[in-house]
Amino acid sequence: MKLRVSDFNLEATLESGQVFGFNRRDKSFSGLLGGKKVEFRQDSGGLYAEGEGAEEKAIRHYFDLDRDLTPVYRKMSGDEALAGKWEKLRGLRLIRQDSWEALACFILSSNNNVKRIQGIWKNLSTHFGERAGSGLPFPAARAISGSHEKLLRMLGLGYRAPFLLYTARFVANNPFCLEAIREADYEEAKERVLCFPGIGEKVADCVLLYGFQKYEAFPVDVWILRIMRKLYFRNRSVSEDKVRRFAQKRWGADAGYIQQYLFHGARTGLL
DNA sequence: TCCCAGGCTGCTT
DNA sequence: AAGCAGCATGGG
Repeated sequence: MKLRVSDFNLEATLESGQVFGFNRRDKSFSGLLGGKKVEFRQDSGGLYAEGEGAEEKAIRHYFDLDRDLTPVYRKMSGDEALAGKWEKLRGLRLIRQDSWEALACFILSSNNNVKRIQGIWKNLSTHFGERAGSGLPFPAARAISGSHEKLLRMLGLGYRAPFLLYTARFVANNPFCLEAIREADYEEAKERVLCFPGIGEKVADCVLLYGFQKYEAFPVDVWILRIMRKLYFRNRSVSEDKVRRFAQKRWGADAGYIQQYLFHGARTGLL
């Protein structure tokens, strides 16, 4: 199946640390969409999708393909620090992840690296994922809630094990709490997300951005802190709070998108 | 061996 | 409010 897409960069999108369940083989990426297997590949002719999950409407939604990125590009091109540098990442888009998966995965992400998070994702899926259709998806909160700390530690979670366990049990017992976050504005949603254990400012912003599409969210991790200091603060030491407020004031509702370009640009050495 | 990774928690000033 | 050690684990 082939999709006509403009301003979409599959590789940058799937390799910019948003999502942890895709596996790359050469030029193609295999993973799950709505619990169904799908394999993506992109060349100059377009985006190709194969598998049970290859459904155009779901793909367009997941990759946010119907968003006009012109306003984001205009802001970056009008920004002295970014003009002439961001273009190589054109087409990088924010994925609309399942909110529970984003909540769980970014609890696991703290003081961790992408490779290891991907490994933990796989371990959790093989142990708790309830096979539905073709794939073995990220396990539901209910599936993890029946586990115990020791097993989660064996799967590589380390000290994050009790955080995920508590959160899984809470979500399983309060099925509407995620909807409440979705319906709330950024400020209130953040307060709610910050109540979960193992979640601070940075992880909360990741969850809100990737799992709840709160585009004002601007997660400040070590990479963002470094690149923001370099580009906007003359390499002086700045607090994460100050960086976040600076970005949100400067870019408003596009802060989240621009953060993704900054993060991937910093990690790949483009910025 | 030490350092780092999409940081957070709890304790101390 | 701000600073800081400790935390599990694996890769460079």
